[in-house]
Amino acid sequence: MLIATWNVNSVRTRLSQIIDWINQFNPDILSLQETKVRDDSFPFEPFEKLGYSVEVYGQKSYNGVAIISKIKPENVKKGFYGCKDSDHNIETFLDQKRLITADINGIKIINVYVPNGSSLDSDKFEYKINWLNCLATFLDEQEKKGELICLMGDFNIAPSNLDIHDPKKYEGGIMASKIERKALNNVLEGRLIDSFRVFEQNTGHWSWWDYRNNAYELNKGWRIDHIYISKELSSNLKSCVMDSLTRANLRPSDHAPVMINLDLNNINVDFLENENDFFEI
DNA sequence: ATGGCAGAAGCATTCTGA
Repeated sequence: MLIATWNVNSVRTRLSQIIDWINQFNPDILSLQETKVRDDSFPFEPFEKLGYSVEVYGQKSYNGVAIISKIKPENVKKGFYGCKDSDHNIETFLDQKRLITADINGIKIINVYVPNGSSLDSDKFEYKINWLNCLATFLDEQEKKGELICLMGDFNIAPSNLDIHDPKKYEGGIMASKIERKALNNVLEGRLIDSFRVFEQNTGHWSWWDYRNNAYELNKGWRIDHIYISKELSSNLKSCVMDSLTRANLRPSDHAPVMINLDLNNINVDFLENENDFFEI
């Protein structure tokens, strides 16, 4: 099963590129971020013509997420739900459409567009950290239910200095601060693994390049788009690829798609009883 | 320190992104 995530920076502007990409890679699930469109204006037809179901959670101008899936998603939910931690008031996050979840093939698909945060001293940064803390609480709830999870999207965080083209210049700043990395680790909490780092431990692999200063041509990028999966799925993970060539398109998104191949033929349904088995390969 | 580039809204210019 091919699962992909892509911040497309406007689904309507990028529509033909997205359809081309689907025809090239034939994903089973494609999570989109920054769709930048109200649900009643979303271009459903081109995706449905290719046999996909489309679940959207958008708003005018900003943000917006969508799940495009060959298998019809079940239990679709929009926005945070089930967060019992009163410190993280869910209602404060309702006006920004940044999270959509669905059950597909026995896996809880969680598609996120994490706030950018602007700069460390801004109100938006506080919002980003609070949002991530609410996401951590949300994942706690999923874990209690024993869900197998695929958490993917634009996290707007480089998890380590290996994920920045110039760490000396950017370390400690937005997307590369200790506070953000701690908040991200709190979300992952040892229960989720970074699919890309299973296969590649070196620097020099990016999912985002600034539109400015010829960043793509100079390959000055960041790795801020991620696919995290439950540890219990690690033996099913066959590959993780960032399709950097997509960034070379005419009028591209500033992000490239990230995708994983999950082989679900031998899914271990007994993982709860045998939580150490998957380490023994 | 700032701007640079892009998209949406809407028609000049501002807001936002990362």
